[in-house]
Amino acid sequence: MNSNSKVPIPTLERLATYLRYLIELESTEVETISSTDIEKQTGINAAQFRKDLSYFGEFGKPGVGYNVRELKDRVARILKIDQTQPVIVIGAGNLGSALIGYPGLTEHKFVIAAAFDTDPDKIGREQNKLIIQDEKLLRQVNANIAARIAIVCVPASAAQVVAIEAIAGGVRVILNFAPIILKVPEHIVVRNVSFVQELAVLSYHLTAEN
Amino acid sequence: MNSNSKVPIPTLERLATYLRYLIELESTEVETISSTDIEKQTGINAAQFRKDLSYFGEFGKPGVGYNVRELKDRVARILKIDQTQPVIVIGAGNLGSALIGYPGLTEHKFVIAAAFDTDPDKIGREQNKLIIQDEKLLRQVNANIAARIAIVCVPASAAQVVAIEAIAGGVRVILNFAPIILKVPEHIVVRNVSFVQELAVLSYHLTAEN
DNA sequence: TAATATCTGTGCTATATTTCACAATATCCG
DNA sequence: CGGATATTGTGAAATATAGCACAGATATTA
Repeated sequence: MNSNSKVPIPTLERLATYLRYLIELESTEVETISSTDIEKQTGINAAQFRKDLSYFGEFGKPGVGYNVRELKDRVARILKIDQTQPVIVIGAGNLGSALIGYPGLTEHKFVIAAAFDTDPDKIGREQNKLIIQDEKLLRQVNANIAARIAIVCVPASAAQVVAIEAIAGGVRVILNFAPIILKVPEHIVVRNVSFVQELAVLSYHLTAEN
Repeated sequence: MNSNSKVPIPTLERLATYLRYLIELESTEVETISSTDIEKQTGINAAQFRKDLSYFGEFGKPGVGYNVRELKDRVARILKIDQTQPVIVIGAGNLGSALIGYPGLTEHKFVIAAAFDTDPDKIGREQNKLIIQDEKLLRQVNANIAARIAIVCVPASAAQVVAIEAIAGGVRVILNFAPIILKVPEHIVVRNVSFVQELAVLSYHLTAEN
């Protein structure tokens, strides 16, 4: 147990992996799993799994293992996705649209509560039962929705501005797909996803021989 | 200099960031930059930048800095994206389509050379001048294209099968968007991207107060 | 109940990554 | 030319992360 010390980011990332597996398991009859099972399924070292959990308390029974349902509930609670979590999407281009229609989010209790764009052609259009709204209204609309998570899918040139606007509208954490380093206040958390970066790392690993 | 020892993955990830910034800089008149400039623009520690480069040789002039053009070229070469790099996309759903239409890839010399799906409705359809092809033909089509990078955008249930098929077709590295751990031979490199994981880490950081 | 097997939680060690700090090199300017 | 300034490349220290290995807890079986 160690709940007031800082939790490593890699631990948080793995927690999401465990959760995914646990959700999957829940729909089978399996009621108990061990850290070794986790290792077999996820490839993550069993001791690593136990240590990851140890940041948040005790979860298992020695000699027995972990109750799937209980573990899943507790991990979900740690990640604050035990209740539905509203998310807004800013930028309804190809990527934004893909996210709006992505079923994986709902399974993990993330709900796209609103989507915004500046393009008059897109505004008013419906996608997955969601009407794209004018980006100008972001702050006003989020006053009702109260989403604290935003996904930024606008071009690099617009990203900084919409990020600040989102923060003004109550957003506290941002998933940024724009290829730019967002400048945000201290207490705002940003995670960047870059397809190009991922491909570049992979490309590096290509060898001349094959 | 240290070119035969293993390069840390975080270093490779940062190289992609440097490259992006350098490409941007190239279109301005700036000819020389220092590691301190890099730190200001990317937020990455200047010493970190220098050490990252040191895995691959010497790049700068003490007292002066780095020539933008030369540095860009060398970083691109390291990441093997100095020449156009063909990529195949497997799964032409929302996400696959978004990737096919993503302009950022071309700027970094990644070219989507083919896209595949199993859905008869999608096969034959054109997207961004690319005709979606039958997934069954993957191996055969890639015999000509010779792409060694694949992006997997199919549902989790299909991902393992298409990955193996892609590898049989000459693919050596995989960018996997399916929420599943792919089992692949030793020499194949896989990187996973999970939107849910990213959101979960962000969600964790939400505090009760604000 | 006793012996055996299983599995957790964690102190400690090993490995990986980041950052510091400085000698060495280059440029500028009077 | 010589002093002041800028900046690199890198050994060494600091920090962060992963994994080992084992005491202690639980279950099972005879």
